[in-house]
Amino acid sequence: MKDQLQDLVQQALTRLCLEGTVPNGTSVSFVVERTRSREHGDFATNAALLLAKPAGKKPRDVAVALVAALPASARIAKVEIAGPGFINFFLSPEAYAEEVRSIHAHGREYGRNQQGRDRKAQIEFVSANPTGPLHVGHGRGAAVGDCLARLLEATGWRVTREYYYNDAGAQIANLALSVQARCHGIEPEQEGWPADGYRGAYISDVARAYLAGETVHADGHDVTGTKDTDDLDAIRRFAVACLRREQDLDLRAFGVEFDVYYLESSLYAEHKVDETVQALIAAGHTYEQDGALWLKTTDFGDDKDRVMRKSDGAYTYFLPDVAYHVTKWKRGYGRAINEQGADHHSTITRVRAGLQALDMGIPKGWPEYVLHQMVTVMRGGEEVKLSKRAGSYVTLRDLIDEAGRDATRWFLVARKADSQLTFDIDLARTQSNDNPVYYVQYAHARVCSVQRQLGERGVEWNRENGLAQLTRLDNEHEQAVLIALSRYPELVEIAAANLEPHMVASYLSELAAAFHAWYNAHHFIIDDADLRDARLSLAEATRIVLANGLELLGLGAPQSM
RNA sequence: GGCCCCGUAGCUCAGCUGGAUAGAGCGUCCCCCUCCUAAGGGGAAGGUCAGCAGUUCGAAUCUGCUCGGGGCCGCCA
Repeated sequence: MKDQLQDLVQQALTRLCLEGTVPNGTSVSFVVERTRSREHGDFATNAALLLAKPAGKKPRDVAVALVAALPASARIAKVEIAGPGFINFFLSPEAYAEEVRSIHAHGREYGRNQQGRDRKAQIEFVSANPTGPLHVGHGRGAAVGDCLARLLEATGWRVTREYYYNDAGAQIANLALSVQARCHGIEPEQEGWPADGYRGAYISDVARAYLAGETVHADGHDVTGTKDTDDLDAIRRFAVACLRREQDLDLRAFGVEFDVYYLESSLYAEHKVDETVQALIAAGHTYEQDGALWLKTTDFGDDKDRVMRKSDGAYTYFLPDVAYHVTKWKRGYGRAINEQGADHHSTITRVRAGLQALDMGIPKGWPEYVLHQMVTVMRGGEEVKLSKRAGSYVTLRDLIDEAGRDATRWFLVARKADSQLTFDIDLARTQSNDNPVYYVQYAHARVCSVQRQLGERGVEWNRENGLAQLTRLDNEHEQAVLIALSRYPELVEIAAANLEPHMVASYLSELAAAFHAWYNAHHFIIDDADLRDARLSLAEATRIVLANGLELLGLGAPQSM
């Protein structure tokens, strides 16, 4: 709807240029946007306000000329000039009827677009090291990342979901030592417990399984435990497999699946890190000092240079990060998005600087980042800090078990990632209108319920007739639903462009509210067959859009509740 | 010392990248099914958009400074 109006205004502007009302070649970045209030019509443009200066005329005079030059359209019922020089468009009932027919025609495809033109995009998210269960923060990353992927898919991108994990570094060595200590019956605080050992109860579970000779399947491999508590390497492999499997189970329960698991160890195995170092040296952005090799990241906006290779010969963490991103680029992802916790913020400049220093044609803003702020969990008005299993943090599994998958996903994705998030377990558990998830899903179930009633009452719904009678839907509640429905394609476009899945959640709440109000004020199954068909067709359109939106968030659209 | 995010109704938060009279839910108060699910709906009260200055036709939105909350800044990952 919006695009068509944009075209009409552009045509009018072109005509004014030819007439000489505005100087030839004038181009302004005017917008056509939704109005806030119905008094101002459906859409408004600020074109006249922006043209006033180049034309040397008053905004309202330009507006008059612009309106006069507007091509005729059956979709526009009325055009008004208002305020300082806004041009307000009132759409015809036929324009909305056309949109509803489009919803029925496209079904599950309605709202999707092809802006990505089937190009490759990669989203890396979660990427938790296999040293413990996933916690709430990872859950937020999983929900946001997965919804971002769904949004990009809906806008025509070919998306790969990738999970990167460190399977060889110091943290993993620490994990192995912790499990070994547990195998020996040593507990935290006791003599012999490793300095920075992992203290969670899950370490004991791993130790027990290892000693019992259990076989664990993870990442396509089987790993079996033994009684040998001296073989630290075997313990490490077993522990990583155990925790990887646990994370996979949690993610599956959360409805999140990955296409690629990328192991940090493979970067070393395939000499990717060495190659990157050599390439950086060759590009001339490095120097040696104090026995270490430095990268001049200050050439690319960092506040100080960074060490790449320590004086003891080992690499610092950011080098494999750069090498890893080189593989992303070489794998053909013209678009790469990293969804991470805000505590990783400082790596952005460095990774990008490293990639720029390679001088291999990678754009400056590549990769893109979506960072989410911290999550605090509340229960009974108090902050929850402990998980029995993991120790010092609340796990994703705890939340799924307590609040359910859909509510957990909703609450973790419904807030802007930039904002700190308070997860209220009590609210998420509530099965009432207080809980926005149920509110939205209930709207979907209500439409299904009406459709079931038709059969029970022996009433027939003639969909085609309904779609032909849509202009009979003229009460305020139906108008509100029509407007909300027609906004959906714009919503998908904006949410994807801004990488802000929370907008989908806000939208669904609004659409559900419009529907509930309508449902409450009017009956659908009435004697007037034409009006009944029209209402049932609008209800079905609402159901389709609700289902499509819920799908974008990875949530179920229940037939009944 | 440097950097990032946040500050909007009592509470939790939207506000579509600068538009017209700032929105929703919860909470408080009042009201609505003999009827497709009351897991719902209607109404009232509630605001110095943290503060100050600037940019312009126009600022919650952009810029600078100040104040508050959170996070990051290592030859740790």
